[in-house]
Amino acid sequence: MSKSVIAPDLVGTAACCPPLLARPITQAQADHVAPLLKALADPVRLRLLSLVAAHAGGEACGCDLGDAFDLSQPTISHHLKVLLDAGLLDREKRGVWAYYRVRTGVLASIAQLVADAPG
Amino acid sequence: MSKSVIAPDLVGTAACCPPLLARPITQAQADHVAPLLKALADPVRLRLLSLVAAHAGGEACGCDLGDAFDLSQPTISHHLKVLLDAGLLDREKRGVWAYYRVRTGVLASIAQLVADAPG
DNA sequence: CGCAGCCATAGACGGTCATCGATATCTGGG
DNA sequence: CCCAGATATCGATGACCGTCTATGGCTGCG
Repeated sequence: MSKSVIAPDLVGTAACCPPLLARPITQAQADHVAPLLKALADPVRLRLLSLVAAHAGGEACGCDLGDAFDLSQPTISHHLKVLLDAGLLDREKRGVWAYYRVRTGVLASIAQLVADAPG
Repeated sequence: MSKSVIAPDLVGTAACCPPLLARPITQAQADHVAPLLKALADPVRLRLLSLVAAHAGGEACGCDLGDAFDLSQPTISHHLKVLLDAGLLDREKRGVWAYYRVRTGVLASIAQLVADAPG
């Protein structure tokens, strides 16, 4: 069964340092970061992430998220799971509802990788 | 097919401003940025980009790039074309050789979108 | 001109992905 | 205990992606 397990810890350390444009990244680094970017590389998931992040308190209920799209509930749930498995999102279930929160640290790592030398 | 035309100008302006985590991005913005991330979301293309950027003078000859991978020459050419069509790379043909250069501005736009408010 | 080397394109093939409808699971309320 | 609503999972399907081999178009050299 799934649990695609991308090892967010490894990403956290591997993606933070080499700015991609400064010197050639290793194959291992590329292999670790690519799945994260792949999880991001979808309009629905980008909007989901943005919706969650911009929501009051930094967290959003799944019941709210579906309304913004013309997609079925299983499809939304699927995209949320992709973001979850990639380590870009956190889920907390309270009662009947599921609340999502963005892992801003991972996002920041990706940005740092893609960005040119920030200095 | 061919010429997938992602309108790099539009991306340049659309991706620069909203930090994704600050407020919900529009569907149009997501639709414009997702193909860029998709072009990035491949280990081979990440390494290609990094190799080109880190090369002397900021440009690299295609003949050098293939040596770093266990892939056929057409496959490398294909990945370079994907990066080219996405507007992440520039190509200049001098004599027999093709020289590639990273469009750092587009990369910076992506980073700015993904990044949290830097302040 | 003819050969050799660099690069791009075309077509094919297997794998992965996005989406759906149907269904299962869980929770709270009457 | 049973129902209703929220969410997750399953299985199928059509589209897309990464890779290959084969081939074609260039350029420079003898």
